[in-house]
Amino acid sequence: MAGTKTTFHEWSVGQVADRSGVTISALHFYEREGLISSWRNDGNQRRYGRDTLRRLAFIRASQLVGIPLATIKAALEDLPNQRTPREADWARLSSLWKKRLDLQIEQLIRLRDDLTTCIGCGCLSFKRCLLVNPGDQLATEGPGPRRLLPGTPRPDLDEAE
Amino acid sequence: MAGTKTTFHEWSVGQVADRSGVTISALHFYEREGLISSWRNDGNQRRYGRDTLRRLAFIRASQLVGIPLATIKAALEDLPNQRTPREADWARLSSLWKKRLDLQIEQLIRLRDDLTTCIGCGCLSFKRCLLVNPGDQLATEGPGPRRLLPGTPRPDLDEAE
DNA sequence: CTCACACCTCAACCTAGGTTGAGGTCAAGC
DNA sequence: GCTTGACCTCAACCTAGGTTGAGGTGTGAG
Repeated sequence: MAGTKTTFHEWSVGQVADRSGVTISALHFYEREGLISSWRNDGNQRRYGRDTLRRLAFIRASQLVGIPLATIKAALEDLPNQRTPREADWARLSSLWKKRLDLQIEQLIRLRDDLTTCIGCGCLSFKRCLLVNPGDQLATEGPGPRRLLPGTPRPDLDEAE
Repeated sequence: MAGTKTTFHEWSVGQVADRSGVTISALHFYEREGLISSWRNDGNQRRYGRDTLRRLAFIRASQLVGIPLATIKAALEDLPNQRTPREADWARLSSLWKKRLDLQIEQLIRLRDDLTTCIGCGCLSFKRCLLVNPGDQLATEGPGPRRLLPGTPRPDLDEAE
């Protein structure tokens, strides 16, 4: 097979895909978007270095936390450019996400409590309902896509239909 | 002004928009998607009934919980069709969402704890990291769009796991 | 030599949840 | 009778995060 020759810590796109669980098309996409990088071999095929797997792990973990790729990219750009990132570098990045998670959890809990109250009264009224007017914030946000939560709410965590 | 005449609990699209904070374009969109309904006056303008505000409140609240519109629509279709929905009907619907919220919160908390562990070890490795392989689940999901979470992982406020 | 497979590029497409704009109607007020 | 403002329809566009497919290259095995 082409390109299956394994040099010392240098991986083809297929190998990275297998090891990371990230599809090849997503790897191409991430590269286009500047989240990962590669060099080419003589046959113009991508070759990835050791830290690519780390980056991908970080990207996946960040997505789980709900961070958009653009933000993840910005965070990755803070990594040391010349030397290979150390554990401490990754740990520093991850701790950022923890703060976000704490915030998200806090918001969801507040939402749940509000929901409980609202179920109690059965109101769901725009004037009174805590759920619909969470955190004092009314529907006066100007034009543009309406974000229901400060943190980009998108459908999900969803299974049954 | 045209259409500003207020009949007994019958609202124009602009009035509903003002009262609900939902844009007119979104109201049109929801109607196209079958989440709300209206009738027309002599001038072909939409008129909305009393329960529309409730429906909108429910839609908004559901979106906060992270439910996709299609699911919200399905839930709304369970409402009594002939009589006007009562508080109890709304409360029943809302309680469904509470279960989802509980689940989401639980997952986020697990994620946060995993993250804490991972920051501790600084690993972020595909083989070891709890974050990247949440809940024993490895990257062996076959073809198709790769979902990082079993439940449609999309950026933001959700995505638990 | 030929096959099969891994890889390449580029463009088009997808879902969600809407927004934006063009072009037209209707009714009230001056 | 003209203007103004609210409303109508329909089609095109938007962001995110990719996927899919067409058409072509590279290469190792048999």
